[in-house]
Amino acid sequence: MPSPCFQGNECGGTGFHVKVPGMDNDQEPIRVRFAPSPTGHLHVGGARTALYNWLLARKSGGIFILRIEDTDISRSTEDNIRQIMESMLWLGLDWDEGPDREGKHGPYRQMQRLEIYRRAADELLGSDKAYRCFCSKEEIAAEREEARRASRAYVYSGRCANLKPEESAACEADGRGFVIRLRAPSGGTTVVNDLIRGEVSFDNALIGDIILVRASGIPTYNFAVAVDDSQMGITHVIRGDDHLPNTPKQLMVLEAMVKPAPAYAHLPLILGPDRTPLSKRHGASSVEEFRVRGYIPEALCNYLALLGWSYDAETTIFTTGELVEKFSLGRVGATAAVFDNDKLLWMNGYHIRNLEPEKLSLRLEEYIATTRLSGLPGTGGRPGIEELIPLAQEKMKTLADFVELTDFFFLPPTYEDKALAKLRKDELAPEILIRAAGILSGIEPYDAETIEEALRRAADEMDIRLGKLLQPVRIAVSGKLVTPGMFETLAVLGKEKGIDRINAAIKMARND
RNA sequence: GGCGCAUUCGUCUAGUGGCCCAGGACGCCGGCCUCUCACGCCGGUAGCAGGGGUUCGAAUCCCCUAUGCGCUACCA
Repeated sequence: MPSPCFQGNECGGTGFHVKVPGMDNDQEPIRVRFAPSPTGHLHVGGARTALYNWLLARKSGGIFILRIEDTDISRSTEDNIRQIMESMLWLGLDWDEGPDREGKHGPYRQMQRLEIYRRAADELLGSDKAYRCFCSKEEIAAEREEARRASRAYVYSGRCANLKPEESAACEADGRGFVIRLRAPSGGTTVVNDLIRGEVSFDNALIGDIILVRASGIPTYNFAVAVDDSQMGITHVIRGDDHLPNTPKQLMVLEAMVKPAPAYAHLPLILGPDRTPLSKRHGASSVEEFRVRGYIPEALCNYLALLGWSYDAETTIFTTGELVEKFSLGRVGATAAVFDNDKLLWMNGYHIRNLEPEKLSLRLEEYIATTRLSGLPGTGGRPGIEELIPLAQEKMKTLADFVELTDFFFLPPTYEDKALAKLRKDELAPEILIRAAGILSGIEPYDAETIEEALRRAADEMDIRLGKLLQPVRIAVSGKLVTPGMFETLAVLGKEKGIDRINAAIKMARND
């Protein structure tokens, strides 16, 4: 359903149309891109944008492109580029074309595409759709100030729009720097046909002759994006809401270059609890931080997908495969969403519980290497990760929880103050511990089932509840108030270690 | 200031004129299960920003107001 894009005086009659590939009987594959600016790590907002692009590409058998927008040379770094790619791969968002996967539309870093922008600018200059502007920054600032005083929107005056060739040449000979501006329509409206918001129109008179190329020769964002999207054959531009007001500018550039426009979908922002755009101020906000805190990509993708998109009224849990199958732009909402750590945490626990144990074991192995348990599991007679997964999996909400839940299997227990206090307050504790140590020493085979049987019998004989008996034992062997199931814990810990710790705790229980 | 976007339980959302005195999920509260903590199960709390229209009928359509956010850069 093509719709007129410009209805202005200058171009209303030209019948420029927006092409919406993939939305009708068009057979061309969808080509989408994620275009981060490497001025920081991959943020959850950016991750969601990348995810939606990736989902659409994978769902339709299209192409997902990673393009680095590094024209802000003062803030872009190589390290950030590497980090962003690492985070994307960790999430499972792989790209078909990108800085390390050159395709016929490359290169994929804007600073390596300067020649392409130069050619595009020259063409526009040649066809008089753009012109050189020699106004100094001071002159522009004065215009802006004047507009402000008159309480008018600032629009470039167009002072250099009609410079004669000899005037232009004279200025250049004078050594005055210049920018290249688009000769933009001064009247009419530009309408953006957004897949999420519908038609949004902008008054051309309020936009003016935007700068295409800076005095430094580096293109501005709006120019580079329009050139790249066009040259890379992008069919759908899916990006943050903050770009909506930029879209008419890009449409104007495309129009001047006589290129078709892609379809646009502007995603609402992700907010912090205070309803301002999510940022570092709100705590964890980069994908990397979530990885370090023990979140798994399945959960982060699921959560991010649901932040702005829904499948139906009921379903909240999706595997990444299901997301690929079910995602659609049509069901993306238009309202900004507050990032809810509680829900993400719950979802992370859910996905951890649903991981196959072997898979969880692999994840933990990698994760533990970065913690104080590094190198310990499975060495020196200590249990391996796979032995502990049955005890810990259903209790973990993050991979980090595994460390807290199982450290006493690998290291001598450190007695928590609260646990110690509890042990000392329990008058029966010494007796229970002495008895437990005795019972345990006679158990054969030393497995969870046999231990359970014996300890249950003991509780019966002492006429106390099982919990009453187990709690001192728990504290004795772990130093904690919370552990995996006691019978399994004792079995995996081993007879000798268990009894030693219980004996040691008897003294503590007596307040010695 | 100008322009633009948005507004359903605390949070994420379902809802496209009657199926809604609004459904699901997280959180919270209560209960069950239970060796602790989780998990699981059962139940509960809580919302259509406000005001005008249109209509037999509005969360759904229109207008206004309010609030929030974005853009208004030789940042992206």
